[in-house]
Amino acid sequence: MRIATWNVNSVTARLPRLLSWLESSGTDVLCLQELKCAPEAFPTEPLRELGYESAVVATGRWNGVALVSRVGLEDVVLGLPGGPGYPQDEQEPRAVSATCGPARVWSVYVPNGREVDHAHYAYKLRWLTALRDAVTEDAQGLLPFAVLGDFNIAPADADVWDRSVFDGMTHVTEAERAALAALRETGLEDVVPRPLKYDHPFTYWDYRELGFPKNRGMRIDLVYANAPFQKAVKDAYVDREERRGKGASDHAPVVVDLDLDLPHE
DNA sequence: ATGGCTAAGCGTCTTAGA
Repeated sequence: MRIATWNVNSVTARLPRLLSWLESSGTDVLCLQELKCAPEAFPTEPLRELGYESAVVATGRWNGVALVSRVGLEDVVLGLPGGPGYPQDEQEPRAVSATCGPARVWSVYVPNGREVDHAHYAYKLRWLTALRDAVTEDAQGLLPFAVLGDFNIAPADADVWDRSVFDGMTHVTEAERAALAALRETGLEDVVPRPLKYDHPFTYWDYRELGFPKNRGMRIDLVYANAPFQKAVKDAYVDREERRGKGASDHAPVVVDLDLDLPHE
């Protein structure tokens, strides 16, 4: 089974690439982030024509996540149970989970944080605490389980192209990395993909200042998996080819190949 | 050339992204 996560930066703008990439990559389960669409604007029908079911959480202009699967989509949970809202009580569309064939998976879009002294940063940390609480039971379970998505945190200094550029900025702070460590303490582990080019598996490159051609990237799209899921991993890589050219997202898909039995109908 | 941002909304700028 092939599972992937991809921040598409607008599913509407990315639709031609999304459909062709699904077909060419042979992905069975795709976790999407930054849909940037209203719920009725999600391309459910074009995906169904390719054989995929969809579970979508979206509210319009910002955020939005989905699970797209051709190996089953059961027990869907929309949103992050117990999660905080922003700017007030209402939750943003940042999480969806479901059972896809042999695995239970989440697609998450962790809040950006904006700046360290911004309310959005405190919200980011609260959101990550709620995520840890919500996944603890499944992380310790016997069934393959993983949280995939845009975590908006570089786990280590090597996960940004130049650490000095990030002094005093979000994505590299101790508190954010402690939140990732707390997630690992539930039993999850970072499935680090291999790069297809250069020496580090960056997953995001800023549109500005030739970020991609200069390989000024960050590894912030992560796969956090429990032990049964990790044991099934045969390969993992960043499909940086999808970042190339006109009409690309600023994130590349992270692809994981698993040796798991698919359900037969 | 992989190439000096991109996307959406009520929009001819503002907000957000990281």
